[in-house]
Amino acid sequence: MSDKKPLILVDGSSYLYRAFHALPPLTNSAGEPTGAVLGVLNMLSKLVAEHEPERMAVVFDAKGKTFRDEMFDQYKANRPPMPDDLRAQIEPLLEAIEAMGLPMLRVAGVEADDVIGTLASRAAIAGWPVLVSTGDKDMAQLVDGHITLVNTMTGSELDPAGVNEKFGVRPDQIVDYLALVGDTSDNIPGVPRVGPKTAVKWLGEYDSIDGIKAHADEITGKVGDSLRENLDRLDLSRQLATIVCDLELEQGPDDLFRREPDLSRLRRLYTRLELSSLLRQLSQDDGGDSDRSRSDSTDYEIVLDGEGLARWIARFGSAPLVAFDTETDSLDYMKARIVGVSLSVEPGQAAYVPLTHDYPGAPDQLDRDTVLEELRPLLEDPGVRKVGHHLKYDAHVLENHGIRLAGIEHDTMLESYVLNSTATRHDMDSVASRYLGVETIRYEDVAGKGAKQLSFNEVPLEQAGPYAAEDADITLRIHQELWPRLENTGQLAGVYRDIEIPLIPILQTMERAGVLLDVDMLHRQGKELSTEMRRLEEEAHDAAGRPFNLGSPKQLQEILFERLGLPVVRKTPKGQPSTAEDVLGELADHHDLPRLILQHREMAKLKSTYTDKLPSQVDPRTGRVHTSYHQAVAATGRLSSSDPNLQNIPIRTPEGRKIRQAFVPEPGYVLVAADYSQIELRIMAHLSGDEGLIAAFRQDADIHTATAAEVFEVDPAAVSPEQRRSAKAINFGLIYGMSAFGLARQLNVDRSAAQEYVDLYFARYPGVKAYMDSTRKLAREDGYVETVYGRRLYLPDIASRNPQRRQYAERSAINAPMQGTAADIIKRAMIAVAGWLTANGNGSRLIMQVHDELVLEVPESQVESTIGEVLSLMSSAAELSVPLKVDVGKGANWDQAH
DNA sequence: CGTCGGTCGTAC
DNA sequence: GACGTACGACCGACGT
Repeated sequence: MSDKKPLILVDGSSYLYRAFHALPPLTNSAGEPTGAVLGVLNMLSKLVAEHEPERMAVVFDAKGKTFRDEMFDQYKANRPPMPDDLRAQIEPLLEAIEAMGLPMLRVAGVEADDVIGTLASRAAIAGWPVLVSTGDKDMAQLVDGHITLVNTMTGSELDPAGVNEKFGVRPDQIVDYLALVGDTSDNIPGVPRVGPKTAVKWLGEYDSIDGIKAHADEITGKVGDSLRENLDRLDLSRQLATIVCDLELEQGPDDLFRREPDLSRLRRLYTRLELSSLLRQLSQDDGGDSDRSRSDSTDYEIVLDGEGLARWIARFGSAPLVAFDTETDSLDYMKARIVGVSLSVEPGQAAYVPLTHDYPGAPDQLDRDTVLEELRPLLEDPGVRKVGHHLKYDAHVLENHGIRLAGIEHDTMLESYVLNSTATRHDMDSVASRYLGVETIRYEDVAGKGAKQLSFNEVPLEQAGPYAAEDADITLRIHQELWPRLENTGQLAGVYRDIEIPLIPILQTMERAGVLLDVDMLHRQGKELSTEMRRLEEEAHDAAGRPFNLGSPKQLQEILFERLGLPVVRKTPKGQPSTAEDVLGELADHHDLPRLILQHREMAKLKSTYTDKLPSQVDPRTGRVHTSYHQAVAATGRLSSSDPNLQNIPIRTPEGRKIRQAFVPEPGYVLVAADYSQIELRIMAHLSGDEGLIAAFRQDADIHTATAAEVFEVDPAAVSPEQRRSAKAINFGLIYGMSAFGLARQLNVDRSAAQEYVDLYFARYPGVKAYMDSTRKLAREDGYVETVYGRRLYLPDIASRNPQRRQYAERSAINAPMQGTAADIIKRAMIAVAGWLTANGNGSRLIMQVHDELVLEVPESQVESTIGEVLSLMSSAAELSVPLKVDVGKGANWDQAH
């Protein structure tokens, strides 16, 4: 170890590309793209803050051809041209780096990799530690005792042991590894049929390409033939993959001193680009002089008397937009009681009105019910516009106190979600950090965590006040940051304003309505399942020859594959023999045990997840279960449901379907279930414009039969059940971006047969083929795909050099427009149906949504008219080039309604 | 005792 | 590896 600070070398080009594809495209109000600039600058300031290096360089590729292009005319031939929105960001980025005082290098005729390689090895020879910051794994070849790789975006670090762990070879074998495997994005040819596994195996045995060449004759099989055929190419591949470490450079590691930043230049640049979070950081670093904006200082007030409350109520009533937040004593929206409320009408200023804080030494507070009565006229006034973070929850909480929240103008959780649904977290802390660069006070910092966690009313006001007031303040600031971005990004503002915001009160009403459960029926089913499971367990132990835990895949593996010696059909991703359903289905031919396990599993699942769990989730006051619909979780725009999840109640098997019989209407009512028929395939017909598919839907054909008739070239009337089943698997596979392999597995046919089906399908439906190709292409060019209504799904991995991640992104690219458009359509239908119910109240209410299905509880006398109206509203929720078909059923339980 | 990854299974 | 989106149960390893 050296006591010197490391030299930091940053692969600017790799980060620029990554930031461009990984982050939502952001522009200033003049329309200049700025997202990638922001991403790279954030990364650089993090790096500088962490290491405070004395020496550092940010290296970029120069324009024009490099020696590798001379060497191989196909080099990087697969790379699409640089998108204009990326090209436009290079100059501002270089200027910012310059102004930050960071040395920057672009050397003509060579790539950034080679400049970094040269500087790194020269520094390492001199005994300095070097940190190479890059997103590009090819650079793992540079790693040694002095040189470490760090990915500042993900935080991962690689030393020699780390390289070995990640790739399975030593750093000095990485070049040979890359030469063997090849790289499609750089167009390094590699050896066909050789992937990472084979490369690692050979390098383990023969150490290097030279060693492999010497033993090339010993390698058997097709992969051996492929190696021998491509021996010539290996040297070229190796040369292309090798990072040059002996360039003649004007500057050496000694020259790369970091300078003082030019703050006024940075401030001008950030102001023009409207990078407010960086501007804020600048003001903080600068000690808060001249340019410091009001919003950076905070002025939080704890309101304990009538005078203070009156002042804030006056501001509440007159402000154009009020940020509002409640603090409560429970996360369960049906139980939560208000502990305090916070308000903000101007960034940096906020109030917390504590109401029921109760701990030793707590000050006197205003009376909760009195304060709520004073707030009621404002909260219930649709003309008083509110913004909140996850206002559905606050609406529930207020309703627990008899107040019906109106005037929901904005919700910053949904702004964040619509802006970039790929981001996994949309909680306020994450959003504030991502878009404002502000670290908020975390809940666990004031209330503790684990067993010691306090209820919020036990948190002293010294901590609770700033925390709660900050919530309102930050909400307002997030809104001011995100709303302009929504307006400037395609049709996102429309998706947000016309779909997501109107949905808030509808979901709240559905959740609060809940669903009535026949708990006695579930208990009876649970008992029957117990009896049957005990019998199956005994039989299984007999069949196995000894007792074991049927629920443990690990113990099961041991019994099936070691003790009984059954064949391993498939392995799990972690290399263990799989005991999944389809595998056990095959093994059932060899032995009794797999069948017993399968039956036991189905029953265990039904019992633990449904018959036992659901009754415990019934609210004793209403006899109903109240799910939570999550509006900012699924990347495609779908809702999700939890506690309990009502979107995965069984329907496939007769046993499972019994669970649905316990979902019942209250006396005098009927359940009505209306679902879209084949909505995703209809959307595929619309998006692709394929004439054959459109015609089939316009004729209201059975789509799987019609597909089978086309693919197998028979009359629709002559399609066999087997052919229809195959066609159905193809249709579903298309929606999911399938491969021939996946279809083969699904249909239990060999891969070439599956490929034949796919080829035939695309020959019959050429529009679909063209659509799939153009979707992949667009996704790669833009970094995102869109639904019919302009909802976006960003695909940061679409240009990944990691094939697994890239292919995964490609499948999402195919699936998301269809799944997402279906989500948009049913959300629009919900808004239409809820609007009609409000305007023409006949006692019916929406109680469930299951992706393509709406369930209503309808008074017996109103059933026929309500069915007619729901049918009509759902069918007209979108205008596609094919009709939207809706099936409706009714009954005394959810099963019957189908 | 809580957390978390792995595996499996339910829905659309 | 290999077909998209979710939620959640159970097991078992690991850390407090």
